[in-house]
Amino acid sequence: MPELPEVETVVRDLRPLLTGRRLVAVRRASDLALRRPWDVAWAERVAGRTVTGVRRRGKWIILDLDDHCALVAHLGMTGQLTVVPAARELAGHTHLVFDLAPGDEQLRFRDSRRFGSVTWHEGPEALEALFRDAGLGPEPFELAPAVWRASLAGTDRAIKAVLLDQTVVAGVGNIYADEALYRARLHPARRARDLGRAEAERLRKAVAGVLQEAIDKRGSTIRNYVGGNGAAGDYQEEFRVYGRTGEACPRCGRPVERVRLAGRSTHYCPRCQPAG
DNA sequence: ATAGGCGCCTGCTGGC
DNA sequence: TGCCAGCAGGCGCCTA
Repeated sequence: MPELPEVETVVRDLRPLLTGRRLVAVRRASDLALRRPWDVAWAERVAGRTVTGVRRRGKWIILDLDDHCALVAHLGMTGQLTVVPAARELAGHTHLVFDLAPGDEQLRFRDSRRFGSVTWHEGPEALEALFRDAGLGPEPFELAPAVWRASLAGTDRAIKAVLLDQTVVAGVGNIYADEALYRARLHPARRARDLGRAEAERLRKAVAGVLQEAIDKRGSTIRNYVGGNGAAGDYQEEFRVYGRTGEACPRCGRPVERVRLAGRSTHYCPRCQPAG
Protein backbone atom coordinates (compact mmCIF):
# COMPACT_ATOMS: atom_id res chain seq x y z
CA MET A 1 0.00 0.00 0.00
CA PRO A 2 2.33 2.67 1.13
CA GLU A 3 4.51 4.47 -1.35
CA LEU A 4 7.13 7.12 -0.69
CA PRO A 5 4.78 9.83 0.68
CA GLU A 6 3.16 7.43 3.13
CA VAL A 7 6.51 6.05 4.27
CA GLU A 8 7.91 9.57 4.61
CA THR A 9 4.91 10.52 6.76
CA VAL A 10 5.46 7.52 9.02
CA VAL A 11 9.12 8.49 9.38
CA ARG A 12 8.30 12.13 10.21
CA ASP A 13 5.72 11.01 12.76
CA LEU A 14 7.98 8.41 14.38
CA ARG A 15 11.11 10.56 14.53
CA PRO A 16 10.09 12.68 17.56
CA LEU A 17 8.28 9.73 19.15
CA LEU A 18 11.25 7.36 19.00
CA THR A 19 14.48 9.32 18.88
CA GLY A 20 16.26 9.15 22.24
CA ARG A 21 14.01 6.44 23.58
CA ARG A 22 15.06 2.90 24.48
CA LEU A 23 13.58 -0.27 23.03
CA VAL A 24 13.33 -2.04 26.36
CA ALA A 25 11.97 -5.32 25.05
CA VAL A 26 10.79 -6.85 21.78
CA ARG A 27 8.33 -9.67 21.33
CA ARG A 28 6.27 -11.34 18.68
CA ALA A 29 2.54 -10.86 18.96
CA SER A 30 1.68 -13.55 16.40
CA ASP A 31 3.17 -16.79 15.11
CA LEU A 32 2.54 -15.93 11.49
CA ALA A 33 5.50 -15.39 9.20
CA LEU A 34 6.24 -12.03 7.64
CA ARG A 35 7.87 -11.74 4.24
CA ARG A 36 11.35 -11.71 5.74
CA PRO A 37 11.84 -14.08 8.64
CA TRP A 38 11.94 -12.98 12.25
CA ASP A 39 15.23 -13.90 13.90
CA VAL A 40 15.05 -14.54 17.63
CA ALA A 41 18.71 -13.59 17.98
CA TRP A 42 18.12 -9.98 17.07
CA ALA A 43 15.48 -9.48 19.72
CA GLU A 44 18.20 -9.96 22.35
CA ARG A 45 20.55 -7.58 20.56
CA VAL A 46 17.88 -4.91 20.18
CA ALA A 47 16.61 -5.03 23.77
CA GLY A 48 17.97 -2.08 25.72
CA ARG A 49 19.18 -0.14 22.67
CA THR A 50 18.33 3.50 22.17
CA VAL A 51 16.93 4.82 18.87
CA THR A 52 19.27 7.51 17.55
CA GLY A 53 17.37 8.40 14.39
CA VAL A 54 14.51 7.52 12.07
CA ARG A 55 14.89 7.85 8.33
CA ARG A 56 13.69 6.58 4.96
CA ARG A 57 15.26 5.10 1.86
CA GLY A 58 12.78 4.47 -0.95
CA LYS A 59 9.89 2.67 0.73
CA TRP A 60 12.10 1.37 3.55
CA ILE A 61 11.93 2.75 7.11
CA ILE A 62 15.21 2.74 9.03
CA LEU A 63 15.50 2.97 12.82
CA ASP A 64 19.14 3.68 13.70
CA LEU A 65 20.26 2.27 17.05
CA ASP A 66 22.99 3.46 19.42
CA ASP A 67 25.15 0.37 18.72
CA HIS A 68 25.26 1.37 15.02
CA CYS A 69 22.94 -1.48 14.13
CA ALA A 70 19.57 -0.76 12.55
CA LEU A 71 16.04 -2.03 12.36
CA VAL A 72 14.48 -1.81 8.91
CA ALA A 73 10.76 -1.98 8.22
CA HIS A 74 8.93 -2.38 4.92
CA LEU A 75 5.17 -1.87 5.03
CA GLY A 76 4.33 -3.97 1.98
CA MET A 77 0.68 -3.35 1.07
CA THR A 78 -0.99 -3.18 4.48
CA GLY A 79 1.75 -2.55 7.04
CA GLN A 80 1.39 -0.08 9.90
CA LEU A 81 4.12 1.08 12.26
CA THR A 82 2.69 3.16 15.10
CA VAL A 83 3.45 4.35 18.62
CA VAL A 84 0.50 3.76 20.95
CA PRO A 85 -0.15 3.67 24.71
CA ALA A 86 0.97 0.32 26.12
CA ALA A 87 -2.43 -0.16 27.71
CA ARG A 88 -4.24 -0.03 24.39
CA GLU A 89 -5.72 -3.34 23.27
CA LEU A 90 -3.68 -5.15 20.61
CA ALA A 91 -5.33 -4.62 17.24
CA GLY A 92 -5.76 -7.63 14.97
CA HIS A 93 -2.76 -8.62 12.82
CA THR A 94 -0.24 -7.09 15.21
CA HIS A 95 2.99 -9.02 14.72
CA LEU A 96 5.69 -7.19 16.68
CA VAL A 97 5.62 -5.12 19.86
CA PHE A 98 8.50 -2.98 21.17
CA ASP A 99 8.23 -1.62 24.72
CA LEU A 100 9.52 1.95 24.89
CA ALA A 101 11.19 3.82 27.73
CA PRO A 102 10.83 6.32 29.15
CA GLY A 103 7.03 6.51 28.98
CA ASP A 104 4.33 3.91 28.92
CA GLU A 105 4.12 3.42 25.18
CA GLN A 106 4.84 0.78 22.56
CA LEU A 107 5.97 0.69 18.95
CA ARG A 108 3.75 -1.81 17.13
CA PHE A 109 3.94 -3.41 13.71
CA ARG A 110 0.67 -4.55 12.15
CA ASP A 111 0.21 -6.07 8.72
CA SER A 112 -2.87 -8.04 7.68
CA ARG A 113 -1.52 -9.32 4.37
CA ARG A 114 2.00 -9.86 5.72
CA PHE A 115 3.82 -8.63 2.62
CA GLY A 116 5.77 -6.38 4.94
CA SER A 117 8.76 -7.09 7.14
CA VAL A 118 10.93 -5.92 10.01
CA THR A 119 14.56 -6.97 9.98
CA TRP A 120 17.70 -6.21 11.97
CA HIS A 121 21.01 -5.30 10.38
CA GLU A 122 24.34 -5.51 12.13
CA GLY A 123 26.13 -2.33 11.18
CA PRO A 124 26.01 0.16 8.31
CA GLU A 125 27.61 -2.31 5.88
CA ALA A 126 24.81 -4.81 6.39
CA LEU A 127 22.28 -2.05 5.81
CA GLU A 128 24.00 -0.99 2.62
CA ALA A 129 24.06 -4.61 1.49
CA LEU A 130 20.30 -4.82 1.87
CA PHE A 131 19.74 -1.86 -0.43
CA ARG A 132 22.47 -2.97 -2.80
CA ASP A 133 20.97 -6.44 -3.13
CA ALA A 134 17.61 -4.84 -3.84
CA GLY A 135 19.34 -2.70 -6.47
CA LEU A 136 17.61 0.32 -4.98
CA GLY A 137 17.86 3.31 -7.31
CA PRO A 138 18.17 7.03 -6.58
CA GLU A 139 15.66 8.99 -4.52
CA PRO A 140 13.20 10.83 -6.80
CA PHE A 141 14.13 14.24 -5.38
CA GLU A 142 17.79 13.58 -6.19
CA LEU A 143 17.32 11.98 -9.59
CA ALA A 144 19.76 13.60 -12.00
CA PRO A 145 18.21 14.39 -15.42
CA ALA A 146 20.99 12.61 -17.29
CA VAL A 147 20.67 9.48 -15.15
CA TRP A 148 16.91 9.50 -15.66
CA ARG A 149 17.24 9.89 -19.44
CA ALA A 150 19.74 7.02 -19.52
CA SER A 151 17.32 4.78 -17.60
CA LEU A 152 14.56 5.58 -20.08
CA ALA A 153 16.76 5.05 -23.11
CA GLY A 154 18.02 1.70 -21.85
CA THR A 155 14.75 -0.20 -21.84
CA ASP A 156 11.96 -1.38 -24.12
CA ARG A 157 9.38 -1.29 -21.34
CA ALA A 158 6.35 0.96 -21.06
CA ILE A 159 6.98 4.13 -19.08
CA LYS A 160 4.53 3.01 -16.39
CA ALA A 161 6.59 -0.13 -15.79
CA VAL A 162 9.77 1.94 -15.54
CA LEU A 163 8.24 4.24 -12.93
CA LEU A 164 7.36 1.21 -10.81
CA ASP A 165 10.90 -0.18 -11.06
CA GLN A 166 12.59 0.55 -7.73
CA THR A 167 16.03 0.14 -9.30
CA VAL A 168 15.34 3.09 -11.62
CA VAL A 169 13.87 5.43 -9.03
CA ALA A 170 13.07 4.49 -5.44
CA GLY A 171 9.69 5.04 -3.84
CA VAL A 172 7.16 5.39 -6.66
CA GLY A 173 4.23 2.96 -6.59
CA ASN A 174 1.00 2.47 -8.50
CA ILE A 175 -0.88 5.56 -7.32
CA TYR A 176 1.87 8.11 -7.84
CA ALA A 177 3.00 6.56 -11.13
CA ASP A 178 -0.48 7.17 -12.55
CA GLU A 179 -0.76 10.65 -11.04
CA ALA A 180 2.69 11.67 -12.30
CA LEU A 181 1.97 10.44 -15.83
CA TYR A 182 -1.28 12.40 -15.82
CA ARG A 183 0.51 15.54 -14.65
CA ALA A 184 3.16 15.09 -17.35
CA ARG A 185 0.44 14.36 -19.94
CA LEU A 186 2.07 11.12 -21.00
CA HIS A 187 0.28 7.93 -21.94
CA PRO A 188 1.35 5.16 -19.52
CA ALA A 189 1.92 2.66 -22.36
CA ARG A 190 4.41 4.88 -24.20
CA ARG A 191 7.75 3.10 -24.68
CA ALA A 192 10.24 4.63 -22.27
CA ARG A 193 12.95 4.85 -24.93
CA ASP A 194 10.64 6.83 -27.23
CA LEU A 195 10.23 9.75 -24.84
CA GLY A 196 11.79 12.97 -26.03
CA ARG A 197 14.14 15.02 -23.89
CA ALA A 198 11.43 17.50 -22.93
CA GLU A 199 8.96 14.73 -22.14
CA ALA A 200 11.47 12.95 -19.95
CA GLU A 201 12.17 16.13 -18.04
CA ARG A 202 8.46 16.88 -17.68
CA LEU A 203 7.94 13.44 -16.18
CA ARG A 204 10.91 13.69 -13.83
CA LYS A 205 9.51 16.95 -12.47
CA ALA A 206 5.97 15.59 -12.33
CA VAL A 207 7.09 12.64 -10.22
CA ALA A 208 8.84 14.90 -7.72
CA GLY A 209 5.94 17.38 -7.74
CA VAL A 210 3.24 14.79 -7.11
CA LEU A 211 5.27 13.08 -4.39
CA GLN A 212 5.95 16.40 -2.64
CA GLU A 213 2.29 17.41 -2.70
CA ALA A 214 1.33 14.02 -1.32
CA ILE A 215 3.89 14.33 1.49
CA ASP A 216 2.40 17.73 2.32
CA LYS A 217 -0.99 16.00 2.70
CA ARG A 218 0.42 13.15 4.81
CA GLY A 219 0.05 10.63 2.00
CA SER A 220 -3.04 8.82 0.73
CA THR A 221 -5.38 6.64 2.76
CA ILE A 222 -7.62 4.38 0.72
CA ARG A 223 -8.08 1.54 3.15
CA ASN A 224 -5.40 0.64 5.66
CA TYR A 225 -2.77 3.30 5.68
CA VAL A 226 -2.08 5.40 8.76
CA GLY A 227 0.98 7.45 9.73
CA GLY A 228 3.23 6.73 12.70
CA ASN A 229 0.83 8.64 14.96
CA GLY A 230 -2.16 6.62 13.75
CA ALA A 231 -3.67 9.43 11.65
CA ALA A 232 -4.81 8.84 8.06
CA GLY A 233 -3.59 10.82 5.04
CA ASP A 234 -5.52 13.30 2.87
CA TYR A 235 -4.00 13.10 -0.59
CA GLN A 236 -6.63 10.62 -1.83
CA GLU A 237 -8.84 13.71 -2.14
CA GLU A 238 -6.42 15.10 -4.72
CA PHE A 239 -6.30 12.11 -7.08
CA ARG A 240 -6.83 13.20 -10.68
CA VAL A 241 -7.00 9.74 -12.26
CA TYR A 242 -6.11 7.01 -9.77
CA GLY A 243 -9.23 5.06 -8.80
CA ARG A 244 -11.42 7.46 -10.82
CA THR A 245 -12.31 5.15 -13.71
CA GLY A 246 -15.28 6.55 -15.64
CA GLU A 247 -15.22 9.87 -13.81
CA ALA A 248 -14.51 13.12 -15.64
CA CYS A 249 -10.91 14.15 -16.22
CA PRO A 250 -10.49 17.35 -14.19
CA ARG A 251 -8.78 18.99 -17.16
CA CYS A 252 -10.93 18.05 -20.18
CA GLY A 253 -13.96 16.20 -18.82
CA ARG A 254 -13.41 12.99 -20.74
CA PRO A 255 -14.00 9.82 -18.69
CA VAL A 256 -10.87 8.44 -17.07
CA GLU A 257 -9.95 5.05 -18.48
CA ARG A 258 -8.44 2.03 -16.80
CA VAL A 259 -6.23 -0.62 -18.34
CA ARG A 260 -3.95 -3.37 -17.12
CA LEU A 261 -0.30 -2.43 -17.55
CA ALA A 262 2.83 -3.89 -15.98
CA GLY A 263 0.44 -6.18 -14.13
CA ARG A 264 -1.21 -3.24 -12.39
CA SER A 265 -4.39 -1.22 -12.74
CA THR A 266 -3.49 1.89 -14.68
CA HIS A 267 -5.64 5.02 -14.87
CA TYR A 268 -5.29 7.80 -17.43
CA CYS A 269 -7.15 10.36 -19.51
CA PRO A 270 -7.27 9.27 -23.17
CA ARG A 271 -7.39 12.88 -24.39
CA CYS A 272 -4.85 14.54 -22.11
CA GLN A 273 -2.48 11.59 -22.32
CA PRO A 274 -2.48 10.63 -26.01
CA ALA A 275 -0.86 7.35 -27.02
CA GLY A 276 1.03 8.86 -29.92
C1' DA B 1 19.80 -10.34 -20.02
C1' DT B 2 15.40 -8.40 -19.95
C1' DA B 3 10.56 -8.41 -19.30
C1' DG B 4 6.34 -10.32 -18.03
C1' DG B 5 3.60 -13.37 -15.10
C1' DC B 6 2.52 -15.50 -10.89
C1' DG B 7 2.47 -16.25 -6.03
C1' DC B 8 2.46 -14.59 -1.56
C1' DC B 9 -1.80 -13.14 2.04
C1' DT B 10 -6.23 -11.14 3.90
C1' DG B 11 -10.19 -8.27 3.43
C1' DC B 12 -13.54 -5.71 1.09
C1' DT B 13 -16.84 -4.64 -2.71
C1' DG B 14 -19.97 -5.34 -6.32
C1' DG B 15 -22.66 -8.22 -9.16
C1' DC B 16 -25.57 -12.02 -9.58
C1' DT C 1 -29.21 -12.12 2.18
C1' DG C 2 -25.37 -14.95 0.50
C1' DC C 3 -21.77 -16.30 -2.32
C1' DC C 4 -17.90 -15.63 -5.15
C1' DA C 5 -15.02 -13.44 -8.32
C1' DG C 6 -12.16 -9.76 -8.63
C1' DC C 7 -9.45 -6.36 -6.80
C1' DA C 8 -6.04 -3.91 -3.56
C1' DG C 9 -0.44 1.69 -1.82
C1' DG C 10 4.51 -4.37 -3.16
C1' DC C 11 7.98 -7.35 -4.15
C1' DG C 12 10.64 -11.44 -5.44
C1' DC C 13 11.14 -15.56 -7.98
C1' DC C 14 10.53 -18.09 -12.15
C1' DT C 15 10.52 -18.65 -16.95
C1' DA C 16 10.77 -17.60 -21.95
